Amino acid sequence: MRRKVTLKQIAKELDVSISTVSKSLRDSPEISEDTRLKVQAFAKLYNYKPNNIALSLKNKKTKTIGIIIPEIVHHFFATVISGIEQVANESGYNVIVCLSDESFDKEVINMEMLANGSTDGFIMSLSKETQQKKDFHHLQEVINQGMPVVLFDRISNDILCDKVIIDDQLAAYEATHFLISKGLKKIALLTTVDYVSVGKLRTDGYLNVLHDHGIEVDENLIIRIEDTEHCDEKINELLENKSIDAILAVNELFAVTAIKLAMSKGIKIPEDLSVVAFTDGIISKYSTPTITTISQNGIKMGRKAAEMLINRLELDDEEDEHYKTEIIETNLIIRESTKS
Amino acid sequence: MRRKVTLKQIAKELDVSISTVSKSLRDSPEISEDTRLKVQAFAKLYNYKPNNIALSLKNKKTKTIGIIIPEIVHHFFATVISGIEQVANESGYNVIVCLSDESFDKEVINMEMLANGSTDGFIMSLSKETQQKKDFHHLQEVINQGMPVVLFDRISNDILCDKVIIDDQLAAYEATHFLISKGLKKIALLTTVDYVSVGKLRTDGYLNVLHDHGIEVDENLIIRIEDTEHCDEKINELLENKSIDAILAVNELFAVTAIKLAMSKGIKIPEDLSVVAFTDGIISKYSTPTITTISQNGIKMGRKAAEMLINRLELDDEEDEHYKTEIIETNLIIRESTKS
DNA sequence: AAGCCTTTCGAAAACGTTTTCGTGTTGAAA
DNA sequence: TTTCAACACGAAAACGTTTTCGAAAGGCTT
Repeated sequence: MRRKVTLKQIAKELDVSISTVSKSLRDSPEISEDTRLKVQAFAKLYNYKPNNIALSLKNKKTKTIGIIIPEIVHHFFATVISGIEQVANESGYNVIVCLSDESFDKEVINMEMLANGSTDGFIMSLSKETQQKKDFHHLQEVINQGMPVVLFDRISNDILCDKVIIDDQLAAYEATHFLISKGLKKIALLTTVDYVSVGKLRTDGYLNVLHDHGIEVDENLIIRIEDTEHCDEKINELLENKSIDAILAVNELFAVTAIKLAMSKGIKIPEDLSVVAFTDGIISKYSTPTITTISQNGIKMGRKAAEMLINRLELDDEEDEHYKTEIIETNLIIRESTKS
Repeated sequence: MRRKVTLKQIAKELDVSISTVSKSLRDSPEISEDTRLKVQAFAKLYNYKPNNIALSLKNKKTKTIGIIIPEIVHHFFATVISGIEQVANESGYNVIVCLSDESFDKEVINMEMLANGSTDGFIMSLSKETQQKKDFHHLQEVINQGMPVVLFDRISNDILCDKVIIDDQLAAYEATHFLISKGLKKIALLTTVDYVSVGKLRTDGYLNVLHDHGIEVDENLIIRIEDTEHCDEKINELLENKSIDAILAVNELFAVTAIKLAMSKGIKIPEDLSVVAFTDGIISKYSTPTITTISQNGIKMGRKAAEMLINRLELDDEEDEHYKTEIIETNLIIRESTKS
């Protein structure tokens, strides 16, 4: 078992100093061609590679990005990671992933752990609990230390940093408008509780478009679901007690659940009921019927977030303080769950 | 912008030596209670946290695990990461994720990058290209250096290390047996090309069970799909030209595609055609009809892999050389796509 | 032969820790 | 008064790099 070889060992073996070895390997003109070649040959033979940890300590740069997301078993977040990884890789960065599991405490612990030298910056999406508590001291701490942070999707206006989001409100507006344009009036909304930022914004978009078209808002058609596990009951209730034309769901899961329940009651999709969902993921593409969705390009979001972060890292002209919020465009992907 | 405070700064501020500060913070009895409390108070005030990089360099341990997988936008891999992260977190480890994108070169590059000090060990699943080329020098290199490696799912017998897999062959055998027990005889197989280890094993299981039941193997019913993108054509061909009772698919995608195509031809599921798929993911649970699957518990696989790796890392009684292969049990989750 | 530039290399600091070992001071015992 | 242990602390090495600076040796010009 050959352990990794270090500069010191090479130096000893060749009876030169450590500096000479280091300079030789970096093709410094200070070193004669003779010894330079000798050292390089030896290094190649023993497959020398500089130790990243030592380099990180010296350069005060780790070339790694910390990602903290609520969960990874969620297609959207997986695509975002994928996007981040792409551009990180292109720029020689690694990504270290931590999951908050929607828990504030885990988010804090993970962040403090990574902030102590492990990463150069953060890309993150807030946990539900964090959004609810509105406690961002861990983020503020990190930002104060001069580490750049980029928030995506689940953000907060209370934090000053770069952000990348979709225009949730506009997307909800347009999607609902699409339904209205098909002559549908009684449109239900399956959303989350209000403290989830994107849920709130999507709800606002829905409300605005109804208002703009002079459609009266029926609070009974707005279902705020706290716990994804038991969404069946509330949706069932909606389908049984209210006669509705269409549903706008803030995620795929609500949509596919509604469709299944509706079909089991003999409601025909899209003839009797049209359904549009946020998040263009696996389910929408493969369910029956396929679901019309608002695409939320995770890859693009991830790439953008990584670009913004790396930009700040490389361009160390210090505090730019001029934070930007990038908006990733969405588009409606029309499939079988809506009337044509 | 307060930068992170170091031992040196605290020492200077309090006019003591670095050693005194370090010892005070670690509650060494060498230090008088007086100075100890003084130092601790100061450290707390300035929120001192030891620098991970410096610790890593000193201890020659990074407390991070390198994960290299073909892609993350794939529910199974996401669940495995989730499992790994769970136990890693419990033991104070971080995970750094790299994607090979099914490319041999990217796998090698990522591995070399992480092997130079960034991680203490690896958990990985081989890329298709690597399995095809059967070139494992990068893995061998790392193992020779004394870094533990745990392979999961896509493994190779040519590499000596810990492994965690499901018994693909047995699972395929049992799933096919289930179909046969329902009186079905003409069972088609949708699989991958043979160099993908799990594809090969599942194919073998299928072949064995047919042989054991004296059912003649019809090579025309075995569809080896290279490119997931264009699986439609080959499946279409199968459905049109052959009369079949059932399908065993080595992944969800093949299964749901087959079901959709079949239904569009008026073939009823499960009355006319039963379908069983490997990988119990999102699609199977939400498609219509829901799909009977062989569950492949990614969380459990990830947890097991992480446990094995961390075990080797902590228990440094040197080369145990006694590598184990853990087998995660599967079970058939019966849903609507098969006759009851 | 004296001075000076080039060439070639090594010593040492620095990054932030932990830990071993040494050392000075104090108090008590002889 | 001397000796010795206990106590409290600091110096320095080590982890593996890179880089600055100094220095030795050789050759060249006067």
